[in-house]
Amino acid sequence: MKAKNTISQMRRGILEFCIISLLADHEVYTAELIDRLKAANLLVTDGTLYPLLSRLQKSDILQYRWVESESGPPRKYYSLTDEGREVLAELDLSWLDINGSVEQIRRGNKSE
Amino acid sequence: MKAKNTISQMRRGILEFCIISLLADHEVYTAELIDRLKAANLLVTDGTLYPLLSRLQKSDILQYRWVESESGPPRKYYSLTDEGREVLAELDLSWLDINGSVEQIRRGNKSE
DNA sequence: CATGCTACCTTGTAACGCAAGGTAGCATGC
DNA sequence: GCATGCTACCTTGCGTTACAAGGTAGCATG
Repeated sequence: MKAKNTISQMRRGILEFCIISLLADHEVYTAELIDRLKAANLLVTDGTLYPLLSRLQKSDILQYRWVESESGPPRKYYSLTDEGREVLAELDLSWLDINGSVEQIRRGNKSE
Repeated sequence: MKAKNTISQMRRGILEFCIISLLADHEVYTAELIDRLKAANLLVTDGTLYPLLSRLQKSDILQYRWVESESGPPRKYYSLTDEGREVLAELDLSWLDINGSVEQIRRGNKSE
């Protein structure tokens, strides 16, 4: 399976985009986020996620608040900042743009 | 422009896919490839491309042959191997799959 | 109070993109 | 036939990132 590496590059590329999208309407904590991503066929470990979330938080795209759990240690619930919403809007556009690029390249192949 | 970094991650993710797609029907050498990618809105430098092409060639996805130029030094023209074609078929499917993931995540946001 | 589960986080490694710098073939003009 | 410049190839060093593995600590349960 030689394509494996290229495929995981593609998945990795959209990871941040998907996370930001997932946080658009709901506060979510890490384990929940992992489940949601898994449901969308994107496998991630928490060792990947923690640094990523903390990076996004330092960039003022995300914010969090501590919420006590009824069954265990407290959780950090993340949500988008206002700036995060602006970023998401840009990302949505870029995603369309990138889709366009890919389409163009694949169309090019077929017509020539 | 905080989204910049995330956007370039997305672009980077599909770079290999686009290159393999572009080589599907035509032999191409590096400078030409850069132009084609630029036309599809993907900016790349040759310092990025050379290691990448050589990696793909070592994986037997690409092959090349030397072609003398009428106006300068000889060029390496790359094309897909048979195995490369199989990989491309897999990548096409994965691309659809990834699109599905993104769609699902964005749909999820809107309906909830 | 010991065990286990859950949640947080850090460290080390390897891969990759990219800017910068380097080599060499070939054409052109003097 | 030599100097200059263009084109094409390739390498090196740096910073970023994903990921596996390992670590800490709160809280519940028997």
